[in-house]
Amino acid sequence: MFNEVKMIAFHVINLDLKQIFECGQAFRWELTTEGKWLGVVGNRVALCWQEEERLLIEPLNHEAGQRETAFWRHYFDLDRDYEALKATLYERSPDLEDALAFGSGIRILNQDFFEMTMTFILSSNNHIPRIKQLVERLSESYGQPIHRIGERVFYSFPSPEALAGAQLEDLRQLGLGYRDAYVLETARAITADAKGFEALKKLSFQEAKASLLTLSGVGPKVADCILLFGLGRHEAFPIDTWVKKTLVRRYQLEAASQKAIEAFVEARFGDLKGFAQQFLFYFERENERSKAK
DNA sequence: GGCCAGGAGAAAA
DNA sequence: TTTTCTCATGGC
Repeated sequence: MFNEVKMIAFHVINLDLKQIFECGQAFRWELTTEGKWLGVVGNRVALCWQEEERLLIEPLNHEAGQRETAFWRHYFDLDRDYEALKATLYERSPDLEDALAFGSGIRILNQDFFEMTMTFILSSNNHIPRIKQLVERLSESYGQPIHRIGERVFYSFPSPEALAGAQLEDLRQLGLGYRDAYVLETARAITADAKGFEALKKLSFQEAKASLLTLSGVGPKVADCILLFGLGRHEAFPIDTWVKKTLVRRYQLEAASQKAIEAFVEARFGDLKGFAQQFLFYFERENERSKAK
């Protein structure tokens, strides 16, 4: 009898796993030697890859079924029409043509609020490869073992309670730098007001952002990342060094204040500015990297 | 070895 | 209210 491997398959266009996982929104996916992506999402471990216009997902520690299908459909944002979205962005800002073409398979994943909060606290003043490293260390130390391949054990991202119960001196051993205190304080704040943060999704954008800004280690940029990647708020526009660079170059905003830049972005991209930001970030960073080589 | 990173917080202006 | 300084760590 065949060893039956159950997989989940979607027909997709406007989706490129490499772009999705390398555009700075997800930190727990890696490319295997077989050209498939292996990653941890919540308490799931899965392999995924593309064959022509099909997205294939092989859950490694869950049964493939309706529930799994629904989960991954939501995770990859498959119900959104990215063709129309890109067309609208192009109408609003034709200069985006290069970035839209370069990152044509980008999608904004629907990820976990707490994981995004912690991950982007760690992201501040750090390189992406190092952020990945720190997320793995946090998971190995405070997450749950959820799967094993040979000698390798996969860990879920820590729960708020698990991190809130950590000791600062133990956390410090992980080499998070000065952000370790932010991680601990914020994990404790979220644990202490779990219902309040659960209700964040129901607040207006500005109210939710204001609430996030009360957290230790969360400033305007990190708050926008949490809103965009962890709360599905696509009107968020995180401005980091790369995005700032490309905005200045494209729109001659050298002398513009932060407020003026925000107003410009709002007027130009409107409710789709979160997506615009992601295309811009990926384009700018990848092209700078290729120049450096 | 200096520079920089998906910046934030605190002090200073 | 807006600018400047400092912060821990490691890849390049």
